[in-house]
Amino acid sequence: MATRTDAPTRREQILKEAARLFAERGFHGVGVDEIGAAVGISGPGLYRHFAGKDAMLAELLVGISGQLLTGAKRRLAEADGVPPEAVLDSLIEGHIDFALDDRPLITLHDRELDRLRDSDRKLVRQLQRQYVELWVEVVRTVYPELSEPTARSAVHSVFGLLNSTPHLGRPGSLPGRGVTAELLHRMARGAFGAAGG
Amino acid sequence: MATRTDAPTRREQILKEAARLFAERGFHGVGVDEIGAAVGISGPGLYRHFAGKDAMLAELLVGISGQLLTGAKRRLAEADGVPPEAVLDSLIEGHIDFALDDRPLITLHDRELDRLRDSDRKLVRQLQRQYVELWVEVVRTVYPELSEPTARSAVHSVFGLLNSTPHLGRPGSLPGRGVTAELLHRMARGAFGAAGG
DNA sequence: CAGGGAGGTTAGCGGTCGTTAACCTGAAGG
DNA sequence: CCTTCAGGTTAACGACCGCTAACCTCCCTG
Repeated sequence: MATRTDAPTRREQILKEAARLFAERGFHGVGVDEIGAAVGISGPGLYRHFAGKDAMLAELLVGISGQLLTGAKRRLAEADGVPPEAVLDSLIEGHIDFALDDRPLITLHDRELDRLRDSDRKLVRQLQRQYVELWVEVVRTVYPELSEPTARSAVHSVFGLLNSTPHLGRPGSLPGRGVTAELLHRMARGAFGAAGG
Repeated sequence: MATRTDAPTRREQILKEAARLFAERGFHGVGVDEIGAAVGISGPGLYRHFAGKDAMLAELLVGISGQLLTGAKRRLAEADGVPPEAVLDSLIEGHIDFALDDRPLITLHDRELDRLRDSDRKLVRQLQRQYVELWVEVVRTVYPELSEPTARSAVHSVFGLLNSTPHLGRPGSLPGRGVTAELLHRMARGAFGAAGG
């Protein structure tokens, strides 16, 4: 994946600000005028870029779920011959990167799903389910003593743990990104390990 | 604490249904007419019991934070001469009970805080902060190798783990309340243990 | 240098929502 | 038997919000 150096498009600006505002005040708590103001245009101006407010949320949520799943699949594909522990570590690392770098999206991800149109919601749920199942498989190869339902519960719980980043204080006040990432990583592994017996 | 056997008051009915609806669709996503309908009266009828929609949310959030803190303080007070590990287990158990029995409230608790009036929000945050600090102290007696900021981050993360109950499937589909509670408990302990080194 | 599309603007419509006003009713109390 | 009041009702108001309509203004291109 090439690193982006060019300026973000207007669409991307809007999505980013919309994500931040939705995360802060909830989907229904933010007006289109505010989203517009956040990128320097007026409310109705947004309709040159999106079909409506719903479409912004849909694109955000589908994007998040897709990115998470794609990233996980890539990590799995690159893990040929690597011990399963390392694969799990890679999954954890990827999720932590996402949770630390895109906190508003992580917040939206499990908060505003029900505001989507039926078709979009089904799509997002499907992507999320695939992501979870992928984790479950890897977790069960590392911790074979876990039953499948138990492993699934454990995965959801670890997601809760990793997604707690928005509660860890403002980005500046953290003890350093690397330190936090390592802490979360260790805790996730510890939680999985303890899930067994 | 005596077990309630008498019928819930109308106020309590309203709060319970409002909590469920707020958790499902967000504070702004629920109309007063819906809340009224959920208890068999019409929207404006609610104003015989509450000053407004905001007041319902405030009472819910203050109630949650207060209950959590009070319960934790009680558990700490009862723990005279008990080994610190057992105190931590008691805290974890209390939080899990809450997370399993009052899922809508757990959901609201970290989701709709920003919709409160300034004074209410400050109160809730203060209660939450006390609750966290109480955990941090206990955690640090059990795991002295943890620095204070690290312990606080770990506590927040474990809250994320324990509060994942709403994602674990509908109440019926769980592998049994006791089993789930034990799993969460083990994972929480495992996460704390791994937070050290 | 015409012209056309991309990307803005403001005005305003239609619907929804929280809240209030005004009224009703059944049960308790003197 | 009359009064009172708790706890409802419906109607309606005012504010807000998502979205459309109509218009404007660059900038690119043939």
